[in-house]
Amino acid sequence: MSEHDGGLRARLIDVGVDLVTAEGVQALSLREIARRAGVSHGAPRRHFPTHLELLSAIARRGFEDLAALGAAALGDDTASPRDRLATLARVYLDFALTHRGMHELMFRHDLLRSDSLGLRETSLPVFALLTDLVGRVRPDADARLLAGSLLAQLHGIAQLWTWGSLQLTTGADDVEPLLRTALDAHLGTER
Amino acid sequence: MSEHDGGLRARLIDVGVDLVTAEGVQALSLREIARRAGVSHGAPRRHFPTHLELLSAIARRGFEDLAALGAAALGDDTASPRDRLATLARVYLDFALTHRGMHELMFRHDLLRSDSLGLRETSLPVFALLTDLVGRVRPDADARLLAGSLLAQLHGIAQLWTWGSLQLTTGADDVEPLLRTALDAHLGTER
DNA sequence: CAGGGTGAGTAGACACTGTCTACTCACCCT
DNA sequence: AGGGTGAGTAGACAGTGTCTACTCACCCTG
Repeated sequence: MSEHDGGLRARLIDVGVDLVTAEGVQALSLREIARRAGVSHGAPRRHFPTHLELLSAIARRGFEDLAALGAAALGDDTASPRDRLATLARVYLDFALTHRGMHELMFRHDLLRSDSLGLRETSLPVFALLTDLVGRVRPDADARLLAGSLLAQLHGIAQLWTWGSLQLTTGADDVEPLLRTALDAHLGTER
Repeated sequence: MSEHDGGLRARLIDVGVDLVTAEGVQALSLREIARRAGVSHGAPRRHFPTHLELLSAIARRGFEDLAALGAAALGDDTASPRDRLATLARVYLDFALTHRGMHELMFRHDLLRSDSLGLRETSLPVFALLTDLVGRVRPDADARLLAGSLLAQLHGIAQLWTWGSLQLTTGADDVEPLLRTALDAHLGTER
């Protein structure tokens, strides 16, 4: 009846993205998503055999959006590798703090099937770019290790900042100084 | 009847600690804990008004254990600040990777009441020590910011390593190189 | 054009969860 | 001696994810 909008499968994902953005991860029950999509609680099963699969599809949308934001922010940027890394880092942190529910979902491995996330198509290229840029800023270091460390750094800041721990311990009320410190540590302080 | 062992309250926490260690966070249902403690599903309510409160008490045990491990590893250590920081970092990572369920619980803020965790008594002193040591290794930097960055770094590594992302991207099969890279980034490479 | 098959959605059941409430009952204190 | 209190029990309730039997529109083939 109302399938002209592209099918139930896509509609369920859309509803899920809106829901997690507006109300957080705990609102993403299978039955609530079905309710908001206007179908019975058994309907999603036709398209997603299990709850995990549906949540994974929703999270996948998050990874895609994040990768798109990163690509857009760089654009045809001709800035220095160091500045481009700072841009990427800010995009990630901004995404995590703006879309808290989605970011939480994206790393709730107990709710996701990692092989349904399409990381190979979205996140891996971004990480390759990260590694390349890091290698150009610090030709002396092991680029893969340093890039991995930087990624973990950003993720940790996003997590602990959202959780509120870092505001207490650092006394700051803005992530920016922390981000600067982290970038300086990994990439050197010369600008 | 069998309260000679110290009361139901303590027994529930013990059962919870064992359970999360053995089977992970998702096994920590209120009713399962009550079952394993040999009481009815309503009994815990006498001691913990809500599920969150019980989980928080279990997580608190984790924070206490972690702080104790850190203190024990340092002991009356007279090593350099840099080496003591490395020790603390290894203790944290080792704890996170060994007690995965407990570590996950400790940072699942949706399952915890942060004011029931006793962080002020356990974690804050550790962070103060961290800040002090960082300040001695890098007297030029803002110690609080750099310590916060380092903490987030460690947390991010623990999280992403457990999740498996970093093995893929860095190609390593051991955390040690990553930890070394992170420590060098924050504290300088000279030993 | 008739009729069988298939795929999508419905509706109800099941076991499980956390919370709430009424109840028992041993124990203690005046 | 007897009332009150605190701890634990047992059942109800709404909510969850999964499974299964069912309807029913649609298409494809004969």
